[in-house]
Amino acid sequence: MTGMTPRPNASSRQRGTRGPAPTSVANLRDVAARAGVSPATASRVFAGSPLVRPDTRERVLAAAEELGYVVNGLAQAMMGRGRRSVAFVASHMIGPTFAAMAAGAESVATEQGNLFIVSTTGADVTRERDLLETLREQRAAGILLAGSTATGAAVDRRIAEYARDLETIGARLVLCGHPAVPGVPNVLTVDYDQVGGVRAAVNHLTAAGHRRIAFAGYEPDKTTPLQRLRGYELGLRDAGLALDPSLVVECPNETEPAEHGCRDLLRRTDRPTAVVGLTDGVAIGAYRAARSLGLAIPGDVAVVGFDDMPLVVDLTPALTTVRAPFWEVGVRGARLALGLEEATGHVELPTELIVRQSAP
Amino acid sequence: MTGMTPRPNASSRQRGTRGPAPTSVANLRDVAARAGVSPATASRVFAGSPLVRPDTRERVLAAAEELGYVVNGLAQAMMGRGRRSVAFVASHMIGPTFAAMAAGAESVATEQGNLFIVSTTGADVTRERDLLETLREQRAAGILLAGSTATGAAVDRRIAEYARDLETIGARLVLCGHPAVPGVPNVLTVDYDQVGGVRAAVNHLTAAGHRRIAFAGYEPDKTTPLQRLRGYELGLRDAGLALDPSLVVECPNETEPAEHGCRDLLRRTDRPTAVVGLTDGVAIGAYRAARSLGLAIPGDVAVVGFDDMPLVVDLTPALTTVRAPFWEVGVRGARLALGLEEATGHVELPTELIVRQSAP
DNA sequence: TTGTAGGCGTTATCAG
DNA sequence: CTGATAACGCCTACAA
Repeated sequence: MTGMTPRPNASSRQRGTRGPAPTSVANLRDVAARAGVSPATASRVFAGSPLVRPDTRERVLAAAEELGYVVNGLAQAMMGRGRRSVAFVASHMIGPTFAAMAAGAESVATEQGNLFIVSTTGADVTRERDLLETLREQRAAGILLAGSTATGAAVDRRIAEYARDLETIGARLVLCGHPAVPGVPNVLTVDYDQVGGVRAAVNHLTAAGHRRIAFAGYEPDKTTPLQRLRGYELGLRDAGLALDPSLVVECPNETEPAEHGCRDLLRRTDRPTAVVGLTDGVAIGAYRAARSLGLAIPGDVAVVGFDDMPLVVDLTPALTTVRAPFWEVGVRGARLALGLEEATGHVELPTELIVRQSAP
Repeated sequence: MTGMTPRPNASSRQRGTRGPAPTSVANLRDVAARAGVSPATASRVFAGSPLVRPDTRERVLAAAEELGYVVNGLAQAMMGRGRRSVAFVASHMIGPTFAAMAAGAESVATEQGNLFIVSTTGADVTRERDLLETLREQRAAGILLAGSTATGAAVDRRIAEYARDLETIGARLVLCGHPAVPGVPNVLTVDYDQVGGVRAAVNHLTAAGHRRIAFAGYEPDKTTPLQRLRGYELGLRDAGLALDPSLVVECPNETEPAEHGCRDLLRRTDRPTAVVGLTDGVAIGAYRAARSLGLAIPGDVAVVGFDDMPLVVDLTPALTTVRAPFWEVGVRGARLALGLEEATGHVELPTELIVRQSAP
């Protein structure tokens, strides 16, 4: 027995018994029927095919209008004709840094007709993994992973795994604001020159005569603190100075812990004459610490930040900091993810020291 | 002639001739074939159905593993089983305000298993319309429109049209940070108490003895400036003061234009003793203007902002401002959009005056 | 220029 | 517990 059942014709088929969620009233068949043409012809109209007689086209469009027809992008996506998604994944969605990267990526992704998906992991590896799996199920066109990660072979393996899995759906993984991951193929990275930025800041300080320069905001085994510490170290070396571990303040990248750390640092009799903060937020912790100890900036202690957040120019004194092209990082990341530009391994955009009063 | 053609069996069908983008190697039929079961059974395994014998389940999972099978979420979406999308639409993606709203919305949307789509319109009505059309094609579950809009019947009509169109796909439109749109059904609004926030600020100033209070950052025909101006007016009235139009500075919501506007204002011989800014950014324009004129804050002129952006507490003097629950606005907006809570017309969350040194 | 027929990958139904 | 079958809404090779 072949089991063939007569197929109900379009107009009499009942909706909602089995199929997809009743999200729309009319489908292409309904429109075609109303216009007195075949679904194929109606499809051609919406695809903008030139192979349709103008008056036929008119009739189809009129029918669509009357029925309130909206093409089902989900069905198109399944056929490979619909929009694909570009995803931006970060641990949190706070701070001007991430916002600027996301904005840059969004502008490219949307301009290319993609959907732009934003999601956060809360720095939870399980959520990260689930999220990437979901994006794989969605057949995402590209995925941007933004921000610092932990360092180490385990993380590299995880990233390699992501990239390998994404490859099966033809998607590319791009790490933004992250150094190159050596030995892991198919992972693209776009970073800004974190090492050079901090190095330039330290050079600026040593040129002004500073010899005891502290670095605040270090955290072991995280890519961003490690890179910036490296810049600090190179900057010192450029001036023939040795790195004094007691001048490296370890604290999370937040203002309050940084304030505590810097207070201990600045209370010492052999206190540094300058503090380089991991970020502007850390630099502001240094501001607060200095203020609470009655120390003048930059007279008693100079302070430098990183990121050039919007308001730091209005602090008293205005903050000397390193400006990074976050928006452009997002743009390049998205372009790489979408294959709009040739992948050349690692992209690194320049940073710029913005000298203001806190370290003139 | 009925035109029946023998259907090629699963394993011999050739890929890539017609179908969807070759985004995956294996599909459900491949997995089923490898496991020696029917596609239906394999589907049940991935759907987590209990109606599968454990050893059958094992075989299917093993086959999937071997083939690198990833369920096609696009096909699931078409069947109404896949993830839906929640969209967050704003004119721009900058500023802690929007970031916080988006973060709140994202947390709810993602937690509920939705995809979170972010998109910007650049304040362009055509882009906005196209975007909403695209989201309709994608059968979005809900759409959040964030931020101020122009006022007027034309805008209300446009919003009503969006809401009506979205209704056909069963999606809800929620306006965030926007006052209620009277007379337009099916549009939900979530706002924070902008009027009350500014009013409280003005009350605080009048209680401190201020009689000449300016409002900077007004723009006609935009919901946010209008609401905040209304709070200003009510605050004055509470103290029996009349609104002096010459004390309302009209300028865009940015620091530099605000600086210019405030400079003109503060140069006058009958200058105000206090300035209420539309936003913290405008308040900072007032700071710069005062500084450039050698006026002390709060001695010569008190300043109040709105938003409580991250760094304003570190300004000198620390900025008195109105704190609004942007994150919660995003959360409530997403919950409403997803129907997780009963829609009660308009939701308004409380704001809070944060008194600091700029207006003690 | 238009229609026919079949397929995309998944799921629901219903019979076994 | 499993399988055959028919959708879902759309697209396209091919025939007319």
